Amino acid sequence: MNIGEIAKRAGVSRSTVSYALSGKRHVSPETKARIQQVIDELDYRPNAAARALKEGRTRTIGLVIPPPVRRLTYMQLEFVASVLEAASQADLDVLLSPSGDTHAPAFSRLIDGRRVDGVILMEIRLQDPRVDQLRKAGMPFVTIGHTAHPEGVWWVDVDYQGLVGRCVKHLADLGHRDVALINRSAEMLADGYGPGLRAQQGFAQAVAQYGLTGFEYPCADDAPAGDACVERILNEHPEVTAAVTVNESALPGFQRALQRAGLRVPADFSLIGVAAQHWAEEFQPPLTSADVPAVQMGAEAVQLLTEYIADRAAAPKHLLLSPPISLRDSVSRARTLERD
Amino acid sequence: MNIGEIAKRAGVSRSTVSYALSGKRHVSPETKARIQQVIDELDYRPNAAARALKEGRTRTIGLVIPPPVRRLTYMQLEFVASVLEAASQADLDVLLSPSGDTHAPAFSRLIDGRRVDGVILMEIRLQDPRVDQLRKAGMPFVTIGHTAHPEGVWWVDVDYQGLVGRCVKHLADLGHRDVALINRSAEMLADGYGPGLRAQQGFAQAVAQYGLTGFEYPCADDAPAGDACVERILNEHPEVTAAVTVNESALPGFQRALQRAGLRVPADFSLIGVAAQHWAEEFQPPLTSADVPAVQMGAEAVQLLTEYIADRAAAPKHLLLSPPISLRDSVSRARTLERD
DNA sequence: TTGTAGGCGTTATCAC
DNA sequence: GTGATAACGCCTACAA
Repeated sequence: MNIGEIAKRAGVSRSTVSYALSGKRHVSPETKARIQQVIDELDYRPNAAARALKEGRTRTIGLVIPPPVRRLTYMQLEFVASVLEAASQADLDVLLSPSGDTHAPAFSRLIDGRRVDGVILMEIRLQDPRVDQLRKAGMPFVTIGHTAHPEGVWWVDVDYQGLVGRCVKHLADLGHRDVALINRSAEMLADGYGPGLRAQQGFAQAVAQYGLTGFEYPCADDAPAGDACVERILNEHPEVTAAVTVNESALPGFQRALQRAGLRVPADFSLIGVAAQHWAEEFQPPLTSADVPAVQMGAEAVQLLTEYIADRAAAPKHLLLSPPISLRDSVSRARTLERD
Repeated sequence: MNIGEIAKRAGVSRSTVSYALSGKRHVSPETKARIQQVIDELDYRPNAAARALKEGRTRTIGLVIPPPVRRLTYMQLEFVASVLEAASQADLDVLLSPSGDTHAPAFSRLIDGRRVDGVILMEIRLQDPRVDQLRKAGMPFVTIGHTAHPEGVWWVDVDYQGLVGRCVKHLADLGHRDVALINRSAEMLADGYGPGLRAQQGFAQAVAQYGLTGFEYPCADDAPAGDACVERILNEHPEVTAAVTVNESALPGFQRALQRAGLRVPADFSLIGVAAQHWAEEFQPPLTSADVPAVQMGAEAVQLLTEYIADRAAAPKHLLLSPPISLRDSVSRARTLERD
């Protein structure tokens, strides 16, 4: 089924059908109605490939996700969902592309084959070769997270550094002196994963500023790792009375380790962090946390990308989100057992 | 950058470049090398839209997922990941399309606009209008799950009916007389969600066959619902000593409710089910369950779809998977308190 | 072994 | 208000 067939059946030329559809030229109501009728009858829709070839754009965006074998975190999943939603609203399709070495061909297909009009890049590293590749190819893109030198690129990120700092301050205000940071995995940090490194910085700065003693622990993104990590903290530094976490996937593990150690939250141990609202509320007791606005981020990323595609000469924009810390029930004054 | 430019710079005709790339005609090694050099230099890759237009296929498949607002279960996520992986292996791109009423335009774009060569449809209903739409459009598709009348369609599914039956048998063998089925949500059942309805049937049949008393409870896909559901079961039917579940997302809730009621698993209450391996192993104690082979299903679905696309006249194939029940630690003999 | 040319289905320019 | 036609970039049948 193509536009020629519609034209024939409606007794008009192909261009008239095209214009009736696009509205870029006036078409008499009668003709338009006749055409529409044929179209409805045959479920006609312009062939996407032909249109893309002619217009030089695909009406599709690429979403590059972390290698899905290492499972997506809840936050990332929410983000993907919101990108899908926002794209759908804007009549854009989404080509999902896994990242990682084994998928490099897929990435190149996407970019060099011009399968998409623009790309949203998740889980960016401080130094990221994909950013260079996209730049070189002249493909519009928005990164989630930002590189070490994000000048000239469009991005959306969460201010992990500032948020972790505020978490530490909150603990300091409540009398905690020895606190831990439960970060993402050592591998990710070594690999230059921005949020982890910025959490690290924010923690170190705040600990120094408020005169606390801080211990940083990396932790893989799953419950067993969280369990082991908390156990280690309790063993190695029993003086620690509170922890800041940016590792939502490990939360269920924290719960188990604390319970096993006979520590109640928040009476014996305070926990605060940055997490998806879902996980924060799922924790028992509900976790005091800065809720990562993943849904908003997805929508913003699509919005920015759309602007960028529409005007490639536009000045780069970015968004550093700093959601408020929701006070729930996982933080209290420091236990005073060891003090005085 | 297009094929003509490459041809010019390599001093050959466009067709020679095309043939050098496709290998469908012999090209002298020297010419080939010269062409390859220019291609590497310019990062040339054939324009996907032009190629799709000419060849009549897009080298892209569509993956239609449940509305992502109602979040994906772990199993579904695993499935999406494995489809992505398998497609990537086969040099296919994946267009992710959300399902649901508000996204109907996106679905039609996909199908009628011929943006994809074939579609994988997740979370099929017993009566599913999308199946009819795909059929009508002559678009190859594979469903995950099968409709009430799946004759002539390609599908992959898990034998929920049989598996739930085997779970009940296992409980019966261990002396349980009063058992519950914790199913998916009432809404999904009312909506004709196959796995839920087939679990229902399998449960009813097996309960009758082994002379047990069975109680079926619907339960939404999240922890709080699981908590509430188990509490209800314990209240309404204290005689129940074991439950079969097909609702993995609610498992953490079961844990909480049982713990609160002072019931130990499996000493006081046995639990068995069908779930993603991840959730089964995450449960405490590890859940005896048929582990849904989501990864295998994704790969098989892509494989089937590829065959179907390659030969549209091929006889429909399907796959009804029945993974073994892994004995873990959540089932024991019925407690005998109330008996004798 | 290589070159020429037509057409895939659209959109948009030009002509009426 | 509408029709004819060129072009988007590629693949491939045909010609040399």
